[in-house]
Amino acid sequence: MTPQIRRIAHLDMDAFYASVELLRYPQLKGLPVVIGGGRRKVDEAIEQLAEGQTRADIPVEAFARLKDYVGRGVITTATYAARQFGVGSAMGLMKAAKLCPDAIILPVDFEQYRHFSRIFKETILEFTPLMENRGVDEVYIDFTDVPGGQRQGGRALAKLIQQTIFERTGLTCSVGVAPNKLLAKMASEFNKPNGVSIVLEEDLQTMIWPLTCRKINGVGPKMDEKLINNGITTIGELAAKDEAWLVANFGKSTGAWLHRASWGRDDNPISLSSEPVSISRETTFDRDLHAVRDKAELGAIFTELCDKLAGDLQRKGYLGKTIGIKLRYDDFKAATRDQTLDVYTADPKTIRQAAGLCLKRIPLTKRLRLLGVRVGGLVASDGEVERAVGNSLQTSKEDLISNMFDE
DNA sequence: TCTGGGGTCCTAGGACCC
DNA sequence: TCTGGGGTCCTAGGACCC
Repeated sequence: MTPQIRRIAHLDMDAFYASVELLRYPQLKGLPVVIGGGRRKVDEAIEQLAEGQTRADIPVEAFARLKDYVGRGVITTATYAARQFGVGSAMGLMKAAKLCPDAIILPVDFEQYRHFSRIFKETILEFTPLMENRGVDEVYIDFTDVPGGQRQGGRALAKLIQQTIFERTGLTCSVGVAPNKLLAKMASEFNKPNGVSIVLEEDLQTMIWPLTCRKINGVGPKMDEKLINNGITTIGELAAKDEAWLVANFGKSTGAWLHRASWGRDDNPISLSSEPVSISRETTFDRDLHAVRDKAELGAIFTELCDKLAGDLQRKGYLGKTIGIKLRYDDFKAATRDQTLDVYTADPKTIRQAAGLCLKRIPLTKRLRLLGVRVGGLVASDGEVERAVGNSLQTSKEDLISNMFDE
Protein backbone atom coordinates (compact mmCIF):
# COMPACT_ATOMS: atom_id res chain seq x y z
CA MET A 1 0.00 0.00 0.00
CA THR A 2 1.46 3.35 -0.96
CA PRO A 3 1.40 5.94 1.80
CA GLN A 4 -1.11 8.74 1.43
CA ILE A 5 0.37 12.15 0.67
CA ARG A 6 -1.14 14.90 2.78
CA ARG A 7 -3.47 16.99 0.64
CA ILE A 8 -4.31 20.32 2.17
CA ALA A 9 -6.29 22.73 0.01
CA HIS A 10 -6.78 26.45 0.40
CA LEU A 11 -9.93 27.74 -1.28
CA ASP A 12 -10.32 31.43 -1.83
CA MET A 13 -13.33 33.08 -3.47
CA ASP A 14 -12.28 35.41 -6.29
CA ALA A 15 -13.01 39.10 -5.62
CA PHE A 16 -15.77 37.86 -3.36
CA TYR A 17 -17.84 40.95 -2.46
CA ALA A 18 -17.58 42.42 -5.94
CA SER A 19 -18.46 39.12 -7.59
CA VAL A 20 -21.55 38.75 -5.41
CA GLU A 21 -22.65 42.25 -6.43
CA LEU A 22 -22.19 41.39 -10.11
CA LEU A 23 -24.75 38.61 -9.69
CA ARG A 24 -27.34 41.25 -8.79
CA TYR A 25 -26.07 43.84 -11.22
CA PRO A 26 -25.12 41.87 -14.35
CA GLN A 27 -25.20 45.12 -16.31
CA LEU A 28 -21.90 46.00 -14.59
CA LYS A 29 -20.05 42.90 -15.79
CA GLY A 30 -16.69 43.79 -17.31
CA LEU A 31 -16.74 47.31 -15.87
CA PRO A 32 -14.42 48.53 -13.13
CA VAL A 33 -16.40 48.25 -9.89
CA VAL A 34 -15.27 48.75 -6.30
CA ILE A 35 -17.09 48.02 -3.05
CA GLY A 36 -17.03 50.55 -0.23
CA GLY A 37 -19.54 53.37 -0.61
CA GLY A 38 -22.21 54.98 -2.77
CA ARG A 39 -25.16 53.70 -0.79
CA ARG A 40 -27.35 56.74 -1.39
CA LYS A 41 -27.18 56.51 -5.17
CA VAL A 42 -28.09 52.83 -5.20
CA ASP A 43 -31.00 53.36 -2.81
CA GLU A 44 -32.29 56.15 -5.04
CA ALA A 45 -31.99 54.00 -8.15
CA ILE A 46 -33.86 51.15 -6.48
CA GLU A 47 -36.67 53.53 -5.56
CA GLN A 48 -36.93 54.68 -9.18
CA LEU A 49 -37.55 51.16 -10.42
CA ALA A 50 -40.94 50.50 -11.98
CA GLU A 51 -43.24 47.67 -10.99
CA GLY A 52 -41.69 44.29 -11.83
CA GLN A 53 -38.21 45.66 -12.46
CA THR A 54 -35.17 44.41 -10.54
CA ARG A 55 -31.74 45.71 -9.68
CA ALA A 56 -30.59 44.28 -12.99
CA ASP A 57 -32.69 46.97 -14.72
CA ILE A 58 -30.90 49.92 -13.13
CA PRO A 59 -29.13 51.80 -15.92
CA VAL A 60 -25.35 51.89 -15.63
CA GLU A 61 -25.44 55.71 -15.57
CA ALA A 62 -27.43 55.68 -12.33
CA PHE A 63 -24.59 54.25 -10.22
CA ALA A 64 -22.19 56.41 -8.23
CA ARG A 65 -18.67 56.89 -9.61
CA LEU A 66 -15.48 56.99 -7.59
CA LYS A 67 -14.85 60.59 -8.70
CA ASP A 68 -18.16 61.69 -7.11
CA TYR A 69 -17.28 60.14 -3.80
CA VAL A 70 -16.44 62.38 -0.84
CA GLY A 71 -15.48 61.16 2.58
CA ARG A 72 -13.36 58.62 4.34
CA GLY A 73 -13.19 54.99 3.54
CA VAL A 74 -11.30 52.24 1.81
CA ILE A 75 -12.01 49.75 -0.91
CA THR A 76 -12.90 46.33 0.44
CA THR A 77 -12.93 44.59 -2.94
CA ALA A 78 -12.35 45.54 -6.56
CA THR A 79 -13.39 43.67 -9.70
CA TYR A 80 -10.61 42.42 -11.94
CA ALA A 81 -11.54 45.13 -14.44
CA ALA A 82 -10.89 47.72 -11.71
CA ARG A 83 -7.63 46.06 -10.68
CA GLN A 84 -6.31 46.78 -14.17
CA PHE A 85 -6.17 50.42 -13.09
CA GLY A 86 -4.07 49.59 -10.04
CA VAL A 87 -7.03 49.84 -7.71
CA GLY A 88 -7.08 47.25 -4.94
CA SER A 89 -8.27 46.19 -1.51
CA ALA A 90 -7.54 48.44 1.49
CA MET A 91 -6.76 51.39 -0.79
CA GLY A 92 -8.23 54.73 0.26
CA LEU A 93 -11.20 55.68 -1.92
CA MET A 94 -9.72 59.09 -2.62
CA LYS A 95 -6.54 57.58 -3.95
CA ALA A 96 -8.49 55.05 -5.99
CA ALA A 97 -10.57 57.87 -7.50
CA LYS A 98 -7.39 59.32 -8.99
CA LEU A 99 -6.44 56.01 -10.56
CA CYS A 100 -9.87 55.19 -11.94
CA PRO A 101 -12.33 58.08 -11.57
CA ASP A 102 -15.08 56.38 -13.57
CA ALA A 103 -15.12 53.15 -11.58
CA ILE A 104 -18.55 52.37 -10.21
CA ILE A 105 -18.75 52.30 -6.44
CA LEU A 106 -21.21 50.06 -4.60
CA PRO A 107 -22.02 49.83 -0.90
CA VAL A 108 -21.19 46.73 1.15
CA ASP A 109 -24.04 44.32 1.88
CA PHE A 110 -22.84 41.83 4.45
CA GLU A 111 -26.12 39.98 4.53
CA GLN A 112 -25.69 39.03 0.88
CA TYR A 113 -22.06 38.02 1.39
CA ARG A 114 -22.94 35.88 4.41
CA HIS A 115 -25.60 34.12 2.35
CA PHE A 116 -23.16 33.14 -0.39
CA SER A 117 -20.48 32.37 2.17
CA ARG A 118 -22.81 29.84 3.77
CA ILE A 119 -23.45 28.07 0.45
CA PHE A 120 -19.70 28.08 -0.30
CA LYS A 121 -18.89 26.39 3.01
CA GLU A 122 -21.85 24.00 3.02
CA THR A 123 -20.83 22.81 -0.42
CA ILE A 124 -17.29 22.14 0.74
CA LEU A 125 -18.51 20.28 3.82
CA GLU A 126 -20.25 17.81 1.53
CA PHE A 127 -16.78 16.72 0.43
CA THR A 128 -15.02 16.70 3.79
CA PRO A 129 -15.79 17.70 7.37
CA LEU A 130 -12.14 18.71 7.86
CA MET A 131 -12.60 22.42 7.11
CA GLU A 132 -11.02 25.43 8.79
CA ASN A 133 -12.74 28.79 8.46
CA ARG A 134 -10.62 31.77 7.53
CA GLY A 135 -13.22 34.50 7.26
CA VAL A 136 -16.18 34.75 4.90
CA ASP A 137 -14.45 33.82 1.67
CA GLU A 138 -11.59 31.49 2.58
CA VAL A 139 -11.16 28.02 4.03
CA TYR A 140 -8.54 25.33 4.40
CA ILE A 141 -9.58 21.70 3.97
CA ASP A 142 -7.83 18.39 4.39
CA PHE A 143 -8.89 15.95 1.68
CA THR A 144 -6.08 13.44 2.15
CA ASP A 145 -8.52 10.61 2.77
CA VAL A 146 -11.37 11.75 0.53
CA PRO A 147 -11.94 9.36 -2.40
CA GLY A 148 -10.06 10.74 -5.39
CA GLY A 149 -7.98 13.06 -3.22
CA GLN A 150 -4.75 11.35 -4.18
CA ARG A 151 -5.32 11.41 -7.94
CA GLN A 152 -3.33 13.90 -10.07
CA GLY A 153 -1.85 15.52 -6.99
CA GLY A 154 -5.38 16.38 -5.88
CA ARG A 155 -6.21 18.32 -9.04
CA ALA A 156 -9.22 16.26 -10.06
CA LEU A 157 -10.93 16.64 -6.69
CA ALA A 158 -10.02 20.32 -6.41
CA LYS A 159 -11.63 20.95 -9.81
CA LEU A 160 -14.73 19.02 -8.82
CA ILE A 161 -15.18 21.07 -5.66
CA GLN A 162 -14.53 24.29 -7.55
CA GLN A 163 -17.06 23.34 -10.22
CA THR A 164 -19.70 22.39 -7.65
CA ILE A 165 -19.28 25.74 -5.89
CA PHE A 166 -19.73 27.51 -9.20
CA GLU A 167 -22.89 25.58 -10.01
CA ARG A 168 -24.38 26.40 -6.60
CA THR A 169 -23.38 30.07 -6.43
CA GLY A 170 -22.36 31.33 -9.86
CA LEU A 171 -19.09 32.38 -8.22
CA THR A 172 -15.55 31.27 -8.92
CA CYS A 173 -12.83 30.45 -6.46
CA SER A 174 -9.15 29.64 -6.65
CA VAL A 175 -7.71 26.51 -5.13
CA GLY A 176 -4.21 25.63 -4.02
CA VAL A 177 -3.32 22.09 -3.04
CA ALA A 178 -0.13 21.25 -1.13
CA PRO A 179 1.15 19.13 1.76
CA ASN A 180 0.40 21.86 4.31
CA LYS A 181 -1.52 25.10 4.88
CA LEU A 182 1.46 27.39 4.33
CA LEU A 183 2.12 26.08 0.82
CA ALA A 184 -1.56 25.61 -0.04
CA LYS A 185 -2.19 29.29 0.68
CA MET A 186 0.63 30.34 -1.64
CA ALA A 187 -0.51 27.87 -4.28
CA SER A 188 -4.03 29.30 -4.39
CA GLU A 189 -2.60 32.62 -5.52
CA PHE A 190 -0.74 31.20 -8.50
CA ASN A 191 -3.63 31.03 -10.88
CA LYS A 192 -6.27 33.60 -10.01
CA PRO A 193 -9.11 33.80 -10.81
CA ASN A 194 -10.75 30.39 -11.06
CA GLY A 195 -7.46 28.50 -10.94
CA VAL A 196 -6.26 25.25 -9.47
CA SER A 197 -2.58 24.94 -8.54
CA ILE A 198 -0.71 22.02 -7.09
CA VAL A 199 2.49 22.40 -5.12
CA LEU A 200 4.31 19.23 -4.15
CA GLU A 201 7.22 18.96 -1.76
CA GLU A 202 9.66 18.68 -4.65
CA ASP A 203 8.37 21.95 -6.18
CA LEU A 204 9.80 24.05 -3.36
CA GLN A 205 12.85 25.35 -5.20
CA THR A 206 11.17 26.00 -8.53
CA MET A 207 7.78 27.35 -7.41
CA ILE A 208 8.29 28.81 -3.93
CA TRP A 209 11.85 30.05 -3.64
CA PRO A 210 11.56 32.62 -6.47
CA LEU A 211 8.64 34.34 -4.66
CA THR A 212 9.15 37.41 -2.49
CA CYS A 213 9.09 36.88 1.28
CA ARG A 214 5.91 38.97 1.44
CA LYS A 215 4.06 36.02 -0.11
CA ILE A 216 4.50 34.07 3.11
CA ASN A 217 1.31 34.27 5.13
CA GLY A 218 2.48 36.04 8.26
CA VAL A 219 5.14 38.23 6.67
CA GLY A 220 3.63 41.69 6.52
CA PRO A 221 5.00 45.08 5.43
CA LYS A 222 7.20 45.56 8.51
CA MET A 223 8.93 42.21 8.49
CA ASP A 224 9.32 42.36 4.72
CA GLU A 225 11.07 45.71 4.98
CA LYS A 226 13.40 44.41 7.64
CA LEU A 227 14.22 41.38 5.50
CA ILE A 228 14.91 43.56 2.47
CA ASN A 229 17.14 45.81 4.56
CA ASN A 230 19.13 42.68 5.32
CA GLY A 231 19.44 41.83 1.65
CA ILE A 232 16.73 39.16 1.69
CA THR A 233 14.14 39.61 -1.03
CA THR A 234 13.05 36.13 -2.05
CA ILE A 235 12.05 33.08 -0.06
CA GLY A 236 15.05 31.29 -1.56
CA GLU A 237 17.37 33.92 -0.11
CA LEU A 238 15.61 33.51 3.21
CA ALA A 239 16.13 29.73 3.06
CA ALA A 240 19.83 30.28 2.47
CA LYS A 241 20.20 32.10 5.78
CA ASP A 242 21.39 30.36 8.88
CA GLU A 243 18.63 29.65 11.36
CA ALA A 244 20.91 31.01 14.12
CA TRP A 245 21.26 34.27 12.21
CA LEU A 246 17.47 34.56 11.81
CA VAL A 247 16.94 33.88 15.50
CA ALA A 248 19.55 36.49 16.43
CA ASN A 249 17.88 39.10 14.21
CA PHE A 250 14.16 38.28 14.49
CA GLY A 251 13.87 36.67 17.89
CA LYS A 252 13.62 33.08 18.98
CA SER A 253 10.11 32.34 17.82
CA THR A 254 9.89 34.48 14.66
CA GLY A 255 13.40 33.52 13.55
CA ALA A 256 12.73 29.82 13.83
CA TRP A 257 9.38 30.22 12.12
CA LEU A 258 10.90 32.17 9.19
CA HIS A 259 13.43 29.41 8.71
CA ARG A 260 10.79 26.69 8.69
CA ALA A 261 8.50 28.66 6.38
CA SER A 262 11.25 29.28 3.84
CA TRP A 263 11.80 25.53 3.65
CA GLY A 264 8.08 24.98 3.10
CA ARG A 265 7.62 23.39 6.50
CA ASP A 266 4.41 23.91 8.44
CA ASP A 267 2.77 21.45 10.77
CA ASN A 268 -0.13 23.61 11.93
CA PRO A 269 -3.23 21.43 11.87
CA ILE A 270 -6.56 22.25 10.30
CA SER A 271 -8.51 23.91 13.09
CA LEU A 272 -12.09 22.69 13.03
CA SER A 273 -13.80 24.88 15.58
CA SER A 274 -13.01 28.32 16.81
CA GLU A 275 -14.56 30.19 19.70
CA PRO A 276 -14.13 33.96 19.52
CA VAL A 277 -11.59 35.55 21.85
CA SER A 278 -13.06 39.03 21.67
CA ILE A 279 -15.89 40.97 20.07
CA SER A 280 -15.65 44.65 19.23
CA ARG A 281 -17.25 47.63 17.56
CA GLU A 282 -15.42 50.65 16.25
CA THR A 283 -16.14 53.63 14.08
CA THR A 284 -14.19 56.25 12.20
CA PHE A 285 -15.82 59.68 12.39
CA ASP A 286 -16.76 61.71 9.34
CA ARG A 287 -14.40 64.38 10.64
CA ASP A 288 -11.82 64.37 13.45
CA LEU A 289 -13.44 65.11 16.79
CA HIS A 290 -12.09 66.94 19.79
CA ALA A 291 -12.62 65.45 23.23
CA VAL A 292 -13.73 68.73 24.74
CA ARG A 293 -15.26 70.65 21.86
CA ASP A 294 -17.19 67.66 20.51
CA LYS A 295 -17.85 66.08 23.86
CA ALA A 296 -21.59 65.59 23.35
CA GLU A 297 -21.22 64.02 19.91
CA LEU A 298 -18.41 61.78 21.13
CA GLY A 299 -20.41 60.69 24.16
CA ALA A 300 -23.39 59.74 22.03
CA ILE A 301 -21.21 57.70 19.65
CA PHE A 302 -19.52 56.03 22.61
CA THR A 303 -22.83 54.95 24.13
CA GLU A 304 -24.10 53.72 20.78
CA LEU A 305 -20.99 51.58 20.27
CA CYS A 306 -21.50 50.02 23.71
CA ASP A 307 -25.16 49.33 23.00
CA LYS A 308 -24.37 47.68 19.67
CA LEU A 309 -21.56 45.67 21.22
CA ALA A 310 -23.83 44.44 24.01
CA GLY A 311 -26.36 43.47 21.34
CA ASP A 312 -23.68 41.54 19.45
CA LEU A 313 -22.66 39.68 22.60
CA GLN A 314 -26.21 38.77 23.49
CA ARG A 315 -27.10 37.72 19.95
CA LYS A 316 -24.01 35.55 19.65
CA GLY A 317 -24.42 34.18 23.18
CA TYR A 318 -21.31 35.40 24.94
CA LEU A 319 -20.37 37.18 28.14
CA GLY A 320 -17.03 38.90 28.63
CA LYS A 321 -15.07 40.28 31.52
CA THR A 322 -12.35 42.43 29.94
CA ILE A 323 -13.72 45.73 28.66
CA GLY A 324 -11.45 47.84 26.50
CA ILE A 325 -11.44 50.93 24.33
CA LYS A 326 -9.37 51.95 21.36
CA LEU A 327 -8.68 55.43 20.07
CA ARG A 328 -7.04 56.54 16.90
CA TYR A 329 -5.71 60.07 16.86
CA ASP A 330 -5.63 62.39 13.87
CA ASP A 331 -1.97 61.39 13.34
CA PHE A 332 -3.20 57.78 13.01
CA LYS A 333 -1.45 56.66 16.17
CA ALA A 334 -3.56 54.33 18.29
CA ALA A 335 -3.99 53.92 22.02
CA THR A 336 -5.82 51.23 23.97
CA ARG A 337 -6.89 50.81 27.57
CA ASP A 338 -8.68 47.90 29.12
CA GLN A 339 -9.94 46.73 32.45
CA THR A 340 -10.90 43.31 33.68
CA LEU A 341 -14.04 43.18 35.79
CA ASP A 342 -14.64 40.56 38.42
CA VAL A 343 -17.79 39.39 36.65
CA TYR A 344 -18.77 38.41 33.14
CA THR A 345 -21.23 40.72 31.42
CA ALA A 346 -23.11 41.49 28.24
CA ASP A 347 -24.93 44.45 29.71
CA PRO A 348 -24.69 47.73 27.77
CA LYS A 349 -24.62 49.94 30.87
CA THR A 350 -21.94 47.89 32.58
CA ILE A 351 -19.85 47.96 29.42
CA ARG A 352 -20.40 51.71 29.04
CA GLN A 353 -19.33 52.41 32.60
CA ALA A 354 -16.19 50.28 32.44
CA ALA A 355 -15.29 51.72 29.04
CA GLY A 356 -15.87 55.21 30.42
CA LEU A 357 -13.32 54.55 33.15
CA CYS A 358 -10.85 53.33 30.53
CA LEU A 359 -11.36 56.53 28.56
CA LYS A 360 -10.47 58.60 31.62
CA ARG A 361 -7.05 56.98 31.67
CA ILE A 362 -6.10 58.13 28.17
CA PRO A 363 -4.69 61.55 27.30
CA LEU A 364 -7.17 63.37 25.05
CA THR A 365 -5.21 66.33 23.81
CA LYS A 366 -5.00 65.33 20.15
CA ARG A 367 -8.07 65.13 17.97
CA LEU A 368 -9.64 61.74 17.41
CA ARG A 369 -10.55 59.99 14.18
CA LEU A 370 -11.71 56.66 15.62
CA LEU A 371 -13.28 55.24 18.74
CA GLY A 372 -13.76 51.55 19.47
CA VAL A 373 -15.04 49.36 22.29
CA ARG A 374 -14.04 45.76 22.84
CA VAL A 375 -15.06 42.92 25.12
CA GLY A 376 -12.62 40.06 25.67
CA GLY A 377 -12.27 37.16 28.07
CA LEU A 378 -15.39 35.61 26.58
CA VAL A 379 -17.42 32.68 27.84
CA ALA A 380 -20.54 31.17 26.32
CA SER A 381 -23.59 32.59 28.06
CA ASP A 382 -25.49 29.40 28.75
CA GLY A 383 -27.44 28.56 31.91
CA GLU A 384 -25.07 28.39 34.84
CA VAL A 385 -22.83 31.28 33.96
CA GLU A 386 -25.68 33.60 33.17
CA ARG A 387 -27.38 33.00 36.50
CA ALA A 388 -24.16 33.48 38.40
CA VAL A 389 -23.50 36.70 36.55
CA GLY A 390 -27.03 37.95 36.92
CA ASN A 391 -26.62 37.89 40.67
CA SER A 392 -23.37 39.76 40.79
CA LEU A 393 -24.14 42.26 38.05
CA GLN A 394 -25.67 44.81 40.41
CA THR A 395 -22.78 44.66 42.85
CA SER A 396 -20.38 45.15 40.02
CA LYS A 397 -22.19 48.22 38.73
CA GLU A 398 -22.28 49.82 42.15
CA ASP A 399 -18.58 49.21 42.51
CA LEU A 400 -17.95 50.94 39.23
CA ILE A 401 -20.07 53.91 40.18
CA SER A 402 -18.34 54.29 43.53
CA ASN A 403 -15.01 54.11 41.71
CA MET A 404 -16.05 57.05 39.61
CA PHE A 405 -16.89 59.11 42.70
CA ASP A 406 -13.62 58.12 44.33
CA GLU A 407 -11.75 60.03 41.68
C1' DT B 1 -7.73 64.58 -0.95
C1' DC B 2 -3.87 58.93 2.39
C1' DT B 3 -5.22 54.92 5.54
C1' DG B 4 -12.61 50.72 7.35
C1' DG B 5 -14.05 47.35 10.55
C1' DG B 6 -13.52 42.99 12.45
C1' DG B 7 -10.46 39.91 14.33
C1' DT B 8 -5.94 36.91 16.18
C1' DC B 9 -1.57 36.37 18.21
C1' DC B 10 2.84 37.84 20.26
C1' DT B 11 5.83 40.44 23.40
C1' DA B 12 7.10 42.46 27.53
C1' DG B 13 6.82 44.30 32.13
C1' DG B 14 4.67 44.25 36.60
C1' DA B 15 1.80 42.18 40.22
C1' DC B 16 1.15 38.42 42.85
C1' DC B 17 1.55 33.72 44.49
C1' DC B 18 4.02 29.51 45.82
C1' DT C 1 21.49 45.24 53.02
C1' DC C 2 19.14 39.44 50.46
C1' DT C 3 16.98 38.86 46.27
C1' DG C 4 15.84 32.41 43.23
C1' DG C 5 12.70 30.67 39.98
C1' DG C 6 8.31 29.37 38.01
C1' DG C 7 3.56 30.20 36.89
C1' DT C 8 -0.45 33.01 35.89
C1' DC C 9 -3.00 37.11 35.19
C1' DC C 10 -3.36 41.81 33.67
C1' DT C 11 -2.29 45.61 30.62
C1' DA C 12 -0.45 48.24 26.36
C1' DG C 13 1.19 48.14 22.05
C1' DG C 14 1.95 46.37 17.62
C1' DA C 15 2.14 43.19 13.57
C1' DC C 16 -0.67 40.83 10.73
C1' DC C 17 -4.85 38.91 8.31
C1' DC C 18 -9.54 38.97 5.84
